[in-house]
Amino acid sequence: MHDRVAAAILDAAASVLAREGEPPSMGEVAEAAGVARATLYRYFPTREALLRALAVAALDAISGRLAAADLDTVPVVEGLARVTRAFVAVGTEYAVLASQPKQISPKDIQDRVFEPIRGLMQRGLDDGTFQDDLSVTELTILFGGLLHGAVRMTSQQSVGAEKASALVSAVFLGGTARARAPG
Amino acid sequence: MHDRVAAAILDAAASVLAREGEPPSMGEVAEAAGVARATLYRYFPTREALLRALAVAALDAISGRLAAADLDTVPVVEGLARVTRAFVAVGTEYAVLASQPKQISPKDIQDRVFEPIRGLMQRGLDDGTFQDDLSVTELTILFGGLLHGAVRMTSQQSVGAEKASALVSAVFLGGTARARAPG
DNA sequence: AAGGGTCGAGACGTTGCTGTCTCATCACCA
DNA sequence: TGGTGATGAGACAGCAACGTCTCGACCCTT
Repeated sequence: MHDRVAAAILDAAASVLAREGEPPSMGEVAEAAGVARATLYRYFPTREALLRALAVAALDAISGRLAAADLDTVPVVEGLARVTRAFVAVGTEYAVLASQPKQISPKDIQDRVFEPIRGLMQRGLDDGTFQDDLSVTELTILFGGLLHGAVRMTSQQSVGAEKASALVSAVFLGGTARARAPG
Repeated sequence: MHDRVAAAILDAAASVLAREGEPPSMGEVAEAAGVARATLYRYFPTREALLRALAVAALDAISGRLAAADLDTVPVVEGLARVTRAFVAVGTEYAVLASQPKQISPKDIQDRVFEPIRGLMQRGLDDGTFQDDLSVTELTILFGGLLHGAVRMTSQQSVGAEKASALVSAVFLGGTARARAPG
């Protein structure tokens, strides 16, 4: 019960935030959730608490998918594809995290999102998947930009998740791989 | 005189916005600009007017550089490099535009920023620079993601503008070009 | 020295949102 | 039927920011 309503409120808040681009007011969230403002405060005693819960949920969603992807057990190329699909799948929630990074510890984001990806990049450099004149940080930032594009493509354009994922993986590998992958 | 102070105020507002991530209050802007709040209102009668002027300045900066790049007169590959350098050069102002797109007509952004880039992509598709299984929109979004990464690399990481520009161009071309460019 | 113009400092009313509170209503259960 | 608990609606004070206004200080010109 309680959890259901709380989840609905968070969903509504996320959609409003994704639509407006700016952190919504409690009144907006309440209206979007089809709930009285007083009820909203019964679940989240503070606006900051709500935004924090929102960010935590988004981080959990992404890091959960990344953890489930078992990035360490698959080849680097497959790992990149899984990461891309993970980000495309979370979609809106990723937007929440990207636009409200302040509500959560940067270290948590670092540890649970960036670090797994950086590990993948490091492994790719070690095993020669990537050109050796690129650094882990550069690879990660470039890949992050492509991921952002993939999310935008799927959430606001009419491009399917599968195609967007494949596109990003292909472009990133095509641009950074040491040798051309067999067609 | 007037213009100088107005420009200083806009610069201060831009830096505060870039640092905080959220639209700054008039008090913050005034303090950052080293100016009394009343003076701020003498130059920009409204907070919205200030934010709009900020967005317009950012759009002018970017579109001016794009126009000066003469994208239509150079090969597609050179055009991409110029676009990348333009975005990296404007840096902070790009961040302003990216985080405050609401203050300006979407059509203006479309016409003055996206359209030139889309033109470049279209030309690249026509002349066989890019793989023909990609659309202009997909190319533009992917390139946009990489541009975003380049700006972040230069403004927040310790990567030089030249290197970031070269990196983005190389990766984008490496991932989307029909035939491998000569090393 | 006198005047005009700009500025800094700060008081002021207004507005919109936050967070708290009360009360009536409704559903569920004994 | 009566009790319990959650909800909706709305009033309320507090607060932060907006935008307006006044006043004194400063600079520049004549």
